Amino acid sequence: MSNQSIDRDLKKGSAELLILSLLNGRQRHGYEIGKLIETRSKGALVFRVASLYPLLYKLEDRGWIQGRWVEKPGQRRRRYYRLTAAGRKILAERQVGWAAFVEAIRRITGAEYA
Amino acid sequence: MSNQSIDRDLKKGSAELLILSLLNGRQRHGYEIGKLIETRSKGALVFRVASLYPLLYKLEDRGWIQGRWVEKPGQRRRRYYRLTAAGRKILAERQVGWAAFVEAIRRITGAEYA
DNA sequence: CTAAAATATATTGCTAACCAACATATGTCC
DNA sequence: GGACATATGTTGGTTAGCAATATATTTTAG
Repeated sequence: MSNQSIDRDLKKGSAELLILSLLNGRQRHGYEIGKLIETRSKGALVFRVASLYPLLYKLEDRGWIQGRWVEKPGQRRRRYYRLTAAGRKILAERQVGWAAFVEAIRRITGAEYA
Repeated sequence: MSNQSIDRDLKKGSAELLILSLLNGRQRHGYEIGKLIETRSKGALVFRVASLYPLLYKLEDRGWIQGRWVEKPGQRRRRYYRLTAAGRKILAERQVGWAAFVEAIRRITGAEYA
């Protein structure tokens, strides 16, 4: 109950923004993305594998990101993703959308607390 | 496609915060809550009846809000809701949670765009 | 040297939840 | 009298997260 489910719901719409943002300008693999989200949010946001990997597949299916396998000796195989041109366009949309959403919440709630 | 679904996902976790905030300090009925969200967000956020009313029932079931029917002559019957003590506690939690969430997103994305 | 933990990716099945569409009824404005 | 706003309600289809489970390699601690 309580905090688990709140974060869970809040995370939904922002997941794409997070992943696309982290891939902006540099390639990263899935596990790295998950860890980055966890560490940068200081543990407030955690993406489980059963959410993260399927989401990456979905974004790749849509043509927003492009993955490729990289195998180096003395290292587990990794799938590195990069933003596509279409992905960059969507990222820009998501950034605008997120800012507008936060502002809308602020207007409705009054946000004396923030 | 696009904007419809983003807002839809983003809205999920914040719906409770919005409703509890609007009931903070004053009673309101369902239709009024829906209209307030729409107008204060300048149309950016719209709660359809099939989302809004069931959500109100859920919040009432949990004991966070308390509804009562009000019938006045020359007026449609309305169900007015007020925050309960438990609801005020949850609202405070949601406010903290929302602020933490926004901050986490900012840290992860860098938010050069904001 | 070995056991545990971290790294890295993957799938299934349960559950929760939004919302389009449909439904009912009254008040107001022209 | 007709159109529109007000006001509340339900059903059924679809989407999606995630706990649990799985496999395999590399690193670290004792």
